[in-house]
Amino acid sequence: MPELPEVEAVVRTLRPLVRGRKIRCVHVSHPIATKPQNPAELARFAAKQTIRDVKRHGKYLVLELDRGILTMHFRLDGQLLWFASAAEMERKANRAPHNVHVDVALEFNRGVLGFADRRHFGRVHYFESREASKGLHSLGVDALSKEFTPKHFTSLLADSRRPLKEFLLDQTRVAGIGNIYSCESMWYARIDPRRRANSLSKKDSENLHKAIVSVLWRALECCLKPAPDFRDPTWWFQGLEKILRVYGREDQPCHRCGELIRRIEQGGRSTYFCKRCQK
DNA sequence: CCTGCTACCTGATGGC
DNA sequence: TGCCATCAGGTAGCAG
Repeated sequence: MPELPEVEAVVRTLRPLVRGRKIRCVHVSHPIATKPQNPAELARFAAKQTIRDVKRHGKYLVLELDRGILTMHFRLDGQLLWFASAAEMERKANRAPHNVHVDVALEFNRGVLGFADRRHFGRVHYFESREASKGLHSLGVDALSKEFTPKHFTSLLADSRRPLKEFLLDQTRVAGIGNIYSCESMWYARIDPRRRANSLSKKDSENLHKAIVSVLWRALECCLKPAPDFRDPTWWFQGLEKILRVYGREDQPCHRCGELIRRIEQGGRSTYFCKRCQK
């Protein structure tokens, strides 16, 4: 569950399910998911603690406990699943027909929350405090927070000589934007992804700021209807393709000018853009 | 400090 | 059908 809107939708859906509930115990069935932390220590840390709240920063989901936090990062394919019991999880997880890979599970008095990731890229970690998490601590301003202002964004852009696309993916500057929504935002703002971040005019950066915020809100709305259904092992976000204007549309006509959309590689990732209307 | 590259994994898809 | 290559919404770690 890739970018900020998807994680936000998961946070909102998860909060009422687990807030105020006590973690009975933790199962780590695939220790790679807690790497480089020790799975037994993570389990010991979280067991018997109550989840006070569920938060998000960038693409991280944060479970605030009585003491300390658990962080979840879904990377490319991670997802949450809900099982009625540990027995039900045993039956459904890590086997046919759905073959979901539950790497870490939090067991409650009623119900089990599974962190599943077939590629095992996703991570679950524990920390005594937010400051102790290097990943959280090094994040830049969250793209849907009120601190993400046009002025702030403009000054961040001015500090970087990197190609705009790579700048937008740098979570230490602005947190939450990923490959899809960076492409979409640059398309809406009509800015060429290859330009250096510090080459944008004030007007460019204001347009881009506006595009980012509106693209992320629109995606969030889409992610919330229908809301994720963690009980369905095949759940995933529906209808996101419909709101995309440029991502994944190589060789198809630009929705604005008809020019064929191009795909190029930047920083090892695909960028989709319109050569005619993005300057 | 900054930047660019690779590794980390599994699965879906398309060409031959 | 099978095999191979390529692609995937992300980041950590390392070399220069």
